[in-house]
Amino acid sequence: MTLEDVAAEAGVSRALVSLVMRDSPRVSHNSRELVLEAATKMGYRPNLMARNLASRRTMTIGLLLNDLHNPWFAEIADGIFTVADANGYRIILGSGRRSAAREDEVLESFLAFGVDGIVVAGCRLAPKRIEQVGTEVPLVSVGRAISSQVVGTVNSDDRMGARLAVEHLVRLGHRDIVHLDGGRGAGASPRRSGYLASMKEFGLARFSRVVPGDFTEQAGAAAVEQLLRADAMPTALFTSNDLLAIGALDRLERAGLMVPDDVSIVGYDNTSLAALGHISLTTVDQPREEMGRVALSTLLSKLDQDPADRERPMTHH
Amino acid sequence: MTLEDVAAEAGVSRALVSLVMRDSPRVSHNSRELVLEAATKMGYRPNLMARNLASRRTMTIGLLLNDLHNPWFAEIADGIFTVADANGYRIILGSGRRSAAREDEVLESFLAFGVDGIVVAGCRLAPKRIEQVGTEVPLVSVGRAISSQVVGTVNSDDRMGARLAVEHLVRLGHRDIVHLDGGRGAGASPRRSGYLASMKEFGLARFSRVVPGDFTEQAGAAAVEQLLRADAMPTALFTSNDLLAIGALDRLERAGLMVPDDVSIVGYDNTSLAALGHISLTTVDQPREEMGRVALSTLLSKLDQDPADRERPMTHH
DNA sequence: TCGTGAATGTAGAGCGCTCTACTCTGTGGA
DNA sequence: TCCACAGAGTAGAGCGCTCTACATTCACGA
Repeated sequence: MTLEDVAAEAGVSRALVSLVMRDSPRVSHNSRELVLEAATKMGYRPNLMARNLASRRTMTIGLLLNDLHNPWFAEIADGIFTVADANGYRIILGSGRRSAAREDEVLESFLAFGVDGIVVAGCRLAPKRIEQVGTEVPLVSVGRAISSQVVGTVNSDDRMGARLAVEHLVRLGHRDIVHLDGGRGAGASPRRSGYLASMKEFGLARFSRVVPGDFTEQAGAAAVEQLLRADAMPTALFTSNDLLAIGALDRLERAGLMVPDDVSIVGYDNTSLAALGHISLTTVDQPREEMGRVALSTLLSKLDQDPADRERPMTHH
Repeated sequence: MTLEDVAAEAGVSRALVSLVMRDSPRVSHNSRELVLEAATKMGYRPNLMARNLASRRTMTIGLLLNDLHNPWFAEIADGIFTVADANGYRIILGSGRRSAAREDEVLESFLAFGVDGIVVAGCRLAPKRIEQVGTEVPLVSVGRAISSQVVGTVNSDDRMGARLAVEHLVRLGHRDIVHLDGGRGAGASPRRSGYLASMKEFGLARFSRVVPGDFTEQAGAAAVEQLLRADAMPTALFTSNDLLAIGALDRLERAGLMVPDDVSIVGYDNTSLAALGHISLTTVDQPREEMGRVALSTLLSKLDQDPADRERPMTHH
């Protein structure tokens, strides 16, 4: 079932069928009907591989998510899907499964596939590597700032977010505020430094404590476990993301501590998790869907304005 | 940067470079080094579009998740990634975003892309549509049973299922329960071990017997044949899948034995075959990750055993 | 009557790879 | 000495589509 078959069936040339399939305006109404009818009748479906090979573009954007388990990414993806749909782009998703090495593999296969552009969300790869990929194909990073003139970044101000969290807790009267760190997770580092800076700013530097972790519930639970064991439970916890907060919350309640009566928690991201019943989690909001939308819009405009990259070699005879 | 360039650089033919890139054994050590060196030096990366077009297979599995927000899917995906990695398959993810229409679009683009197989997880599409897609390319459904002989379904824990099967038979008063093994079939191994474990658990270890076989009616018949000849017919049979059960059933009745009066049979899979009566089946909820693994394993074995689908048209001159 | 140009089609050369069917060595057994 | 054969490599025809350059038709004004 190829173009050729449809052409034969409709009694026209291959080229004409091709034009119809891409609904070019250069086709008469008559021919269009004729071809379309033949195609439908034969159940023809264009072969993307062939199409992409011949046209040297895929109308496909590679989206690299660091962790499928974290709803943060789902929400970013939502925004991206919206924009992609509106612009006729396809999205191919890849999961790095919290590992930089796997992220690298995914990027490599995006490149081999020939995507027109790449969005990396919460990517853990070394900035150098990201930038390098960015020189091969337009790339935008969401949720993690990459300072580079070739890679675009869409991010919320994590330092500021952390500051807001600390300020909120201080307003509630807390002084002993511990930070559960996000390790190598995207945004973890500025959130930590934001925490430290604002603790100092509020004259609470001596209370500053950072418990290592990463962006998982397990880490949140483990951190609380550690605090319990050390009998060093603070009055408030500021976690680097919502998963950590959930994990901490769960562990605290198992230990018989009430949240927020005994311990207050402020998470980060405001993912849908925070909204789940029972859980009263205060969290720093991040407009994820919008971030996704902006990210892809940025990327698409890069595609247009960078005709250098899109340049096709001329055919010489 | 194409094969051709590398070939020129290395001073060999295009074909040789191609062989090296797919590490064929038909290349001498020398040439391999030579080509590899040239490729690395030039930063060559094979073009997947071209490769796939020419070879008519993509080594890519389309994975359709109904909803990225639901962690259930993340867990399924984990299992699938694991198996894909182990078998050199690439995964392309699609999100249906809780809409059947979008699921359809995603499937359509999987087909257009030419994936070698498809796994749908918690798919909302009409079974008919899923089955139809299943006729075009091997397809497995996880988390939703599709009764069809063309679409595979994964939605139970095999060991647990086996346990329930044994328990069921024990409750009926059986002690002499024989297992007809499924050989290398997907899920056969855990079903066997689940059988053995629960026999022991019920204090029936001394009755444990496993008759080798595979997922075919013939094997089921052969197994019964063997039991008859040895005059060692048990009171109950637990078969590793439904085909085995059908084969066994058929052979038993030919021998004048009544099912379930003389011999009870419990099959596995809950295929449409099960609707034929006589056979009581067990289906249990399964841990997601394992379901994902099983789903992809099933799909991959379908790919192997269905060489009909993989058949390539011969070239005529 | 001709030239002009818009509207519509078509031919044919690729895109970058894979695959079949050779060719060309050098071995080793009869 | 000759032939069969395994090992290594190559030529060349595609895979199914797109794209440039060119052909044809027809209406219309000069």
